Amino acid sequence: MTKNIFLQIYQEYSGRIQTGALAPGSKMPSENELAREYNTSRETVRKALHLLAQNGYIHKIKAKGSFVLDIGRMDFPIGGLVSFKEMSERIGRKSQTIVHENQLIPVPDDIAAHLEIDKDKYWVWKVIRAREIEGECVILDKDYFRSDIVPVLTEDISRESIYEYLEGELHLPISYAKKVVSVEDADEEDRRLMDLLNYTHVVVVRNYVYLEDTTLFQYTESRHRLDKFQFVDFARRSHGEERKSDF
Amino acid sequence: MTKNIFLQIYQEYSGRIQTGALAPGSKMPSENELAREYNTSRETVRKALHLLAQNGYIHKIKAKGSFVLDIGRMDFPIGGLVSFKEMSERIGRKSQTIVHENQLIPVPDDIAAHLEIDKDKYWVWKVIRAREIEGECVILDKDYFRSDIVPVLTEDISRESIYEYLEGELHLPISYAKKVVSVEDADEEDRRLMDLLNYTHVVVVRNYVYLEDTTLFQYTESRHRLDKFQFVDFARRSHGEERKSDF
DNA sequence: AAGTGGTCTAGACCACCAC
DNA sequence: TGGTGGTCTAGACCACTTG
Repeated sequence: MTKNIFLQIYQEYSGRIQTGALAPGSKMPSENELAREYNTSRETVRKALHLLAQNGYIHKIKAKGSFVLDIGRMDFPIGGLVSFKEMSERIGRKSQTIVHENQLIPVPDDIAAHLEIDKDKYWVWKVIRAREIEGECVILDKDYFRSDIVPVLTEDISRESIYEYLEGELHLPISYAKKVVSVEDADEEDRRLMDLLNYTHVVVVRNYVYLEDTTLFQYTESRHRLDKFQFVDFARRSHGEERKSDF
Repeated sequence: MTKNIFLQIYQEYSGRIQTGALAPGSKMPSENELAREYNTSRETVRKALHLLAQNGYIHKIKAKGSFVLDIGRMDFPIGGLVSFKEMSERIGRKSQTIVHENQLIPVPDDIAAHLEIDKDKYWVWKVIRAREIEGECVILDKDYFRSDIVPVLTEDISRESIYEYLEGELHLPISYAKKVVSVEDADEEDRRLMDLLNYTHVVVVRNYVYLEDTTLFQYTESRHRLDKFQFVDFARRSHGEERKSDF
């Protein structure tokens, strides 16, 4: 956080591309031009361009230049999951959150396994929230937080944004997360708390969140109604990597 | 492709981590040590470590060092979709491919839209393949390739690996891809060509593949039986990015 | 030949952590 | 205080495209 010129360049250009101020297909200034413009070195510019490329904003062509992509301006953010809630809010629909449960409990067996902790040594905050969009409950979130790391969690916080609380208030250094997505049978709780219509299955997103010291402190199970789930993935063919998969 | 020291470092360490030769939790050599060891500069080492971090192999902690993560050794590759086919092959099960269709056709309306081309100006190769795993057809792939870019496509190629053909034989510079995943009603074709059991829906992965000059040349619709679909996503909290989403 | 992005170097200073 | 990773610099050479 000393200066972060590259971040500034990244944010300026990602912003212009997202708003459409920089049209898809248009050519970026060359690295040398940007270096002059920002009064910095070329490597610093390249760091910013690399970030833009990774996040699907631009595409770099050797000996030709960098070009703005049209991907991503639509269904952002790319490179991660886009829940229906985010999608909806992005296009201006409002969502509502209903907190069904918000309490400190001993660690259930299955959660102890997910959080990789000894169930006798910890307690966890359990939060169950239903997400209502356009009058329908289509997402059910079950969060579990290690209480030694998150000592207090009120219903008000859960109704607003736990995330902002963790980072803004508790200053937890959230670092990375792993998500596993699958489709599973809907259970009784799903049917009770969501408007499942006739759907017999739900999309389950299991989210494991880690701090900067690699502590796993949160496990979340997000259950989505089938028709209201979508996500976008942007994949670059990494340099010398194999990853032949689905290309 | 001149020297690519950073790639060599990346591949050596990603290999060791994948095989378990480097245990999760263990500490990487410091950047200065690696620079000495590989007789290169620190920035080059950092490039390699950055790649390792991005792909979920290691985690860097300022002023402390880089540490091997246990994520990813299991269900690789992270940072993209992992189809059931890949998963199965990774754990030693064999899959079989049945080519149902392999022909050059005028561009159907919906495909023209997906490929963003004028339907009167092109023809496309249409390939329909069923993927059988452990005796069950659980994946149906429908591929469409612009015939001006892929002039020839035989059934043999489709049965083996179209991907290897495109890169190995045609030397197509495949660059990046966008995937959109959703759950949809199974159609008559799904029921006819897959072993759908009683499932009424399928997971649909729409894949748009681009060349280095940003040409969109392939569209693939991959339809998975609900119970045989899973993927893993590894998300880093990028530097100055927002991305508050599901963290 | 000029311009582009890709790679690499050999330094530098900083903030942070552990000792 | 010494080691770590984070950032930045001012060069360099390369392969490639374009005029």
